[in-house]
Amino acid sequence: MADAQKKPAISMPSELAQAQPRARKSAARREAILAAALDEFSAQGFAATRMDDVARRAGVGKGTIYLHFQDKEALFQDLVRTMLVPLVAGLEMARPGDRPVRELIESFIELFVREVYNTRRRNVLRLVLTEGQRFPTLAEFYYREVVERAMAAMRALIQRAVARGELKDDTLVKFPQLIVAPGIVAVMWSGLFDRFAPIDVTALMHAHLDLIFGKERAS
Amino acid sequence: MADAQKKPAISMPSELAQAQPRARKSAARREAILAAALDEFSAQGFAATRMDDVARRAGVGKGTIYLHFQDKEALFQDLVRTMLVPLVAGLEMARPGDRPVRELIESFIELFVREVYNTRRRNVLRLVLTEGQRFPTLAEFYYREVVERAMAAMRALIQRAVARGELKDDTLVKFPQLIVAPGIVAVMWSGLFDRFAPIDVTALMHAHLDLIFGKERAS
Amino acid sequence: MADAQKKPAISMPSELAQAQPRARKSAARREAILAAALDEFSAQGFAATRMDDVARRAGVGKGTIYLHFQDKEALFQDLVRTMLVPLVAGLEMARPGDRPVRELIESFIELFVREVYNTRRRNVLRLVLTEGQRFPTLAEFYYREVVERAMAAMRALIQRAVARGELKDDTLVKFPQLIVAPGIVAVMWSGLFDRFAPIDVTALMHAHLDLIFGKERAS
Amino acid sequence: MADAQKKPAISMPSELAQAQPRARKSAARREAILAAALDEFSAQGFAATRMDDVARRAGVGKGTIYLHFQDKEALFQDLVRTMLVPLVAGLEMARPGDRPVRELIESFIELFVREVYNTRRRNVLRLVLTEGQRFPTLAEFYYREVVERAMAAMRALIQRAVARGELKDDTLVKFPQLIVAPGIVAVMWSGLFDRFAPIDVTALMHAHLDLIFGKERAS
DNA sequence: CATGAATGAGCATTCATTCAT
DNA sequence: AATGAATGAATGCTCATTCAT
Repeated sequence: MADAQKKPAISMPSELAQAQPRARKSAARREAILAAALDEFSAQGFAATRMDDVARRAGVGKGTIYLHFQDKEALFQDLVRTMLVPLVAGLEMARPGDRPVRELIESFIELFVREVYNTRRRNVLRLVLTEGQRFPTLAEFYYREVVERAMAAMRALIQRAVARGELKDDTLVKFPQLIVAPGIVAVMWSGLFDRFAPIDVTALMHAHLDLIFGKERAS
Repeated sequence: MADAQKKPAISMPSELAQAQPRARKSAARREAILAAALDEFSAQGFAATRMDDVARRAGVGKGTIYLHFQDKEALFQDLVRTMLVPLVAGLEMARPGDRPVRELIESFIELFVREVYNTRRRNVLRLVLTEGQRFPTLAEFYYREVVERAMAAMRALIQRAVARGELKDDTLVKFPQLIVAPGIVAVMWSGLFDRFAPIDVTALMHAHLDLIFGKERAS
Repeated sequence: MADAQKKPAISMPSELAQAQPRARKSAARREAILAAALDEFSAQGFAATRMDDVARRAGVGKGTIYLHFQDKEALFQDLVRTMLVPLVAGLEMARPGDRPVRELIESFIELFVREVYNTRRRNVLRLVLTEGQRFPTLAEFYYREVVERAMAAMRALIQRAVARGELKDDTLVKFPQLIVAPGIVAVMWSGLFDRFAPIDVTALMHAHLDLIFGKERAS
Repeated sequence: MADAQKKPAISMPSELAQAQPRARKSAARREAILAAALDEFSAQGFAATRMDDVARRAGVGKGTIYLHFQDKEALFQDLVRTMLVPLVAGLEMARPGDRPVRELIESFIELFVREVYNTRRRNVLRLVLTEGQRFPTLAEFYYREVVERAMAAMRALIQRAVARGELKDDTLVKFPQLIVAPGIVAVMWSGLFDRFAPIDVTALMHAHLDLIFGKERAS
């Protein structure tokens, strides 16, 4: 493991591998709590999740959670914020270059599938969708930091596609939500119906892309 | 309904103007409880809703709820089932006649907006989406009774459109979810972000229709 | 018991003596809780008292306390207020008539001993003295409703004594606290040192009276 | 003190100006903890005081307190004992000489006001009065070491006054508490009602003296 | 039938105390 | 010696559910 390289070579005063510096251990605990919290919140929802269970799953004492987070709600909101920040950053890095807009959007889809849908972030996203209404500040944060910015980016992209002749009209400029709608639906679906009929997000989103840009010839 | 004709002309058993027969009053109470429950569940979520509040809002005693529903969860599931039955029925009544598929779908959209989005049923739908994961039997019921049937109907419709030459390819046959995706997104959006940016469902869904069938010339 | 006289002669629907009307039973419970709370608070102090213990001692469920009192602090303050109101009223009823002031004060002493010192109210008084500092609103309430009024009454009495020639000077007018000081000390003493050296309040207070008015000849 | 001469001239083991020898530093810490504990206990009471706050106020780590005191209760009791020992000693040093008893008592009053009432010891005294009941061993210690001895001293004094003709009767011999009652009341009052009506202890106690010995002519 | 007072299991949070560093 | 992160027992309070009236 890369992060072990700083470990002093000799000293090992107490138990096995007790060499982790305080700060490292503390940060590791924080991560463990966040991971455990995500699992529990995802499975039970905010209100039905017991701090006891989060602690047990994280392998820490109940009180330890409160060393890292104000209270249950702060844990929830910190969790969402922590795991969504990379998302936001990635969303705007868009270096268009001169590539066709369709390709750019395909990159986005791939990014979304790889970095969100196929990771724990899918659950974070679902939590925002399912619990957001009960946490107005969270909904606002999410709207300002993610939704609004993502929509602006989508809008710019679409206008570029229109200018380049890739899209025939600018309907989508007014409803950039349509671009991500299948992604949202897939996230919700996965939580509700995957055991009855698993969904292939990538295919779903590409099919959607075909609707928007017209069916690709080759494929 | 049959029970209306039985109204006894005279009797006035208890207090002032007790003209409603027992059965009627009981049914009215049941409705009041369901309505109150919907409001509370929608606003607070299942776990955070207090039976006390439901009772108060319904104008009945706390114990009365338990005369009509087994427990809190039964109330929730009965609520969803009760308010979704018309939805399901309406979905399949589709008398295609000889009209273009696009028109049929437009009718559906109109129906959805009028009968779901602009009514309390939107909240029921959102509850299914947000709480369904915690109620496996509910999710299954909803999948069997609504999703599966709606998808089959959609699929048939799309195939008809392909056969009639209205659609160029059958991509949508594999992903009928795409047709309703904007509706789902609108329902979620309305619970989370309407105060920041209200959404025009009808326009959204018609824009989506344009993507699928191509922009309408006249309109 | 006198309070049973209203009991309807016949009906006795369920268990033994279930005839108590709801309101009566509820009031009885409230009293039981107050009594239990006084015992616990007196023995453990406010902070160390567990609501569980109060409930158990009162013979009610834990939740029942919260049907009657906002929270632990409200229980405490209501307790003090409830048991001190009669005290205040009695303090000002003083119908001086034409009796010597010394006699009036002797009546007060007797009243204090009989109605406070020898009852559970002594514990209430001690609670005010020991916990008052942590409850500013309680201290203020007690100051306004008891202390201030009692001091005014004392002052008036002393001035009357001076006017009547019973007292030679008006030193006490400036320090009416001196009149009740032995009572206060006795209350504190009883909580701390009675097991080592029980105190005879009546004798203590009469000795004090002798200091003020001069030793009584007869007695 | 003996430990001052041992100060090592050179060594400077850790950080800047670490000139204090170990023992000195440790003793200083102990004092700081006691001072902090007094402030916190006085303000919050024993049960509501958090060791965390004591540590923070003392400027030491939480664990450090436990190097000096067994536990929270030991800290409390040590605190009271530590700050009351001088009190007890001073009470008995009384070299009567040939002065009038009244003068002696006046000296006591002055001592009490100067060394107790106007110092942090007033708070210690109040703590004994308010928390003593919950700490039987403390109450007993205080009774044996302070109350009993003080009462004996008072008694002797009063008898001397009677013998000298300063007092007409020996009522006070039976109730030496009466002599200190105003002091006790003032201490309690200061914690409860000073913000509404500050009290002048010295004047109060002298007024009380006038009651006992008769008003001083000159003054 | 309808009620709402009563109950107690359940949970978030605190804080004295320990112990690895 | 000194520290403060970690712990988990303890506690105030809530709320679904019951049942006597």
